Amino acid sequence: MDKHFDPKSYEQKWQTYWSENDVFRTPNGPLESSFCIMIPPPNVTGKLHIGHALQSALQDLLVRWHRMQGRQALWLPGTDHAGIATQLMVEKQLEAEGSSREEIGREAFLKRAWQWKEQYQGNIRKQLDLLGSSCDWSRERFTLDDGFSRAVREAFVQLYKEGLIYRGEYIVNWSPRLNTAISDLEVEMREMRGKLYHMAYSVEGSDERVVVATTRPETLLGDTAIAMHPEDERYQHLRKRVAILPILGRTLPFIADDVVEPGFGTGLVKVTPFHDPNDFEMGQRHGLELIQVIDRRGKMTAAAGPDFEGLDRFEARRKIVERLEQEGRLIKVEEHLHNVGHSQRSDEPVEPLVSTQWFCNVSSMAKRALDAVEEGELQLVPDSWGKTWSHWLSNIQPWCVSRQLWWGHQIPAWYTSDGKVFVANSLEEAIEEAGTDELTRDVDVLDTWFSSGLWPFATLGWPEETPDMASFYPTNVLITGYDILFFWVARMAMMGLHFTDTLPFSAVHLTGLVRDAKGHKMSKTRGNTVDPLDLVDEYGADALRFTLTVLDSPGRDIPLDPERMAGYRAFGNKLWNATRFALSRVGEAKVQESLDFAQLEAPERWILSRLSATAEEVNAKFATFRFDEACNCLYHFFWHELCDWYLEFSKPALGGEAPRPLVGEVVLTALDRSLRLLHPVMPYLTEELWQRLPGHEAIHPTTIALAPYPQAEEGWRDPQGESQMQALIEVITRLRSIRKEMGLPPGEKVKLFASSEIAGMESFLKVEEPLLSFLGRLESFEIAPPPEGSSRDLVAGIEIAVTAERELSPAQRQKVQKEIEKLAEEIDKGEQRLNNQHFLSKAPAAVVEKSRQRLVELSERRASLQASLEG
RNA sequence: GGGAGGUUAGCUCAGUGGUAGAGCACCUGCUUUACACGCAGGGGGUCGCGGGUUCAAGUCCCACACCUCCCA
Repeated sequence: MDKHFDPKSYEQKWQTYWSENDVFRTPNGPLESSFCIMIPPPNVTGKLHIGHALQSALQDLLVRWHRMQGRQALWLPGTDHAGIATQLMVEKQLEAEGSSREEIGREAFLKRAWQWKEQYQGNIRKQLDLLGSSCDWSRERFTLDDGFSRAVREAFVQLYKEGLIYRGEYIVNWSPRLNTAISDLEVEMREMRGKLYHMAYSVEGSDERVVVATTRPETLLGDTAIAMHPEDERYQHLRKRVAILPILGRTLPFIADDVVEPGFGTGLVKVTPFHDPNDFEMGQRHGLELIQVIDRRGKMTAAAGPDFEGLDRFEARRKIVERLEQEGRLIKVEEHLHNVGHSQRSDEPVEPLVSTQWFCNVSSMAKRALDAVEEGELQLVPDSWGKTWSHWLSNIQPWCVSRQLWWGHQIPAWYTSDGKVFVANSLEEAIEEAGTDELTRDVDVLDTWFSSGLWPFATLGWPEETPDMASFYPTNVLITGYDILFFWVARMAMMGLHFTDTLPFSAVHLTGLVRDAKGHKMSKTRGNTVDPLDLVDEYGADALRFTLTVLDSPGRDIPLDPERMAGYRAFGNKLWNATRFALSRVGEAKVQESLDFAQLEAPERWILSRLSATAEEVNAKFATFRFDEACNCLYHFFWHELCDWYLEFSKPALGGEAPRPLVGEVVLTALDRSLRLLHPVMPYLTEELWQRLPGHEAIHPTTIALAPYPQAEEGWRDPQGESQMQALIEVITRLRSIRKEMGLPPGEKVKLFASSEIAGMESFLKVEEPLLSFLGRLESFEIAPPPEGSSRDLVAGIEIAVTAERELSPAQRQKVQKEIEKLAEEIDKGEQRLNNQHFLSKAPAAVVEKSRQRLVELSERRASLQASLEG
């Protein structure tokens, strides 16, 4: 083995090996013990970002963990057609060619889009493979593939027949640049510095003028009323009157409505039902006329009058303000901070307008999804999301599901020439129902999230009752970012409950957002994005995975610091070298499936006991989604227990100076199990090293990925042995510390004396003398009281004393003195506590006893140190 | 305006009632029979502020301050 490890030397090899051996391929059911995770499908033509890397690491961890426990574990991969994003990319390509989608037509456009998709589809798979993902690629799905499209049509038709999907004319969020309606969720509120314009309208048949305030003067041309609060005393006299719309001269009734805030502006508001959601509702309540003055591209319509027709909406605003000013109707303009809805995709203010769209009434589904979380059937991790979940679902509005795009699932609705609509699974069915073949299909497509909502079951064959549905549905866990909790998670929960009468998963682990080292959000404009594949290149996939996993603590975002990753790459190096050490030193020994614990000596019993405790803890942490704690536990065990101590303990035995039974076997077995424990987090490195361990084939003939996941071993528990070994470790540590305090060069040997009142401790130390000598660099070791003039200390109930050829310097004496003072403070605190009657009577006996013991230990230690100074 | 989260060592963060922790950074020493991506030893915290509950509070409760995000 090479002295330095290099992830590049083996990562690719194992991905190929796993793939060639079908390690991640699950059989076609029915299966007895299955586990299933669905990938949140990335954009088919996109590339994975660091957030995907995080989510993939966690999904893979869980799938590998379950797979190693003998379950048929399926991680189903796939991609999403990402309607708007993909269509924009293809349109951009056309634009570069001097063409456009309108020019080439729908059919040719879709052909281009499919070509585009084919060109990029492989990228996502390549990237997931590089990250070490154990997906079953034989089951890969795409949201526009034939089976999925069928499921989408089926779902749409079913909802339509149930009356939950309907077509209607309502106000929607319109994105002028994208030229499509978008859903409420796709609108992002942004605080903008705007202006509040106060404008005077004349009241018909009098000299009175009323002042209304608006942030959007250009919509004035579409006003059809002026509203006041019903109890606003200032304006009661206007209720039967009408106002004159400036510029166009139309008459506007005064109406009274509760939603008007008397305290805002003058308490009167202009009402533009076609272009404002609140006004639209007011319009419905009061039967107001709808006048469209801004078209779908953001330009003023003919209804805006000849002076403005054709102008861009922002240009029109400027001109109208100018005109009002000329006419003396602009009373004042205030600076105004307000929230403006922006289209998330196209980064422009949305233009609310009335149009005919398809809507999905989700209120009953939402209720079920809400109850599922409140009743604990669906677990959100961390559970603090529960409140947000409930709040959103209980205030949910009908979902606008149609999009004026071409790339996507075309709505399965056909119209006759006289406008009757037939919703059906196919043209044939529609013809049958309509009784005529003179039908035209709805040109719109469905919101991409509509199809994503079906992902957990459409991927398994729904609406067919396939073996995969039986084996893997409902799936077990969903792992995704909290940013798509509503876009996707809630919709899957709703649709799963509606169509399959079952929650599509029982737990959702919501990860934080990956940020840069300083905690800033990564964004292209900020220029601080990182490509996960660059990180794989620099640190290796395993280090990237470990870093992301250990940083994933519940409810927190993840500041990704390259230095941290370098630290975990060093951990990889540690694994590598520990294995290299073992292989060069264990002779003929082999990995053991089990070991006769009774035959082993203290150090071997200790490491196996610690290993068993580690396995127990890691399993428990995985089960509760505390991946961070599991990683820390593994890191600590491997580095600070196995390497720092046990491998050192093994040296004198392996070298033959102080042989112990089965040391080589224990070294290999501890390594084997550690690698297996780490495999779900660091798949490549653990496979690479495990395959080199002699005897690993007996654990599994092919791969560590299918070897059993280590569990706690009942027979390896040894609390007394653990505490004795712990004491030995503490003695060695203190000894080193004393050596340093005495300023001894590392090579200089010392004499150690030890005594203890703890039962069996002295004989234990005597037995372990070779280890003490080896690690403490002793000239001699005696069980004896401290000799005159020695440096003394008390540790773990053992009085130790060191004699050497030199004396404590004044600086070193000062250090000991400082320690004594610290002890005195602690002793003082302890005494006060034990003199407190309330403490003695109310605290649990165990706590009191512990305090007492501690006080004794502190006092004894102080005496020892004192004696060092005096001696 | 409503909601969620945060404030602990220089940095990034763990820690849901009983002796303040990790990683990195820092200081000192080290070619110790795997590893300088290393070994050994060390320094460093009035746990945001103020109250309260309790024998005991970083941890529970109340109020406040500041930061982040979501919703209206």
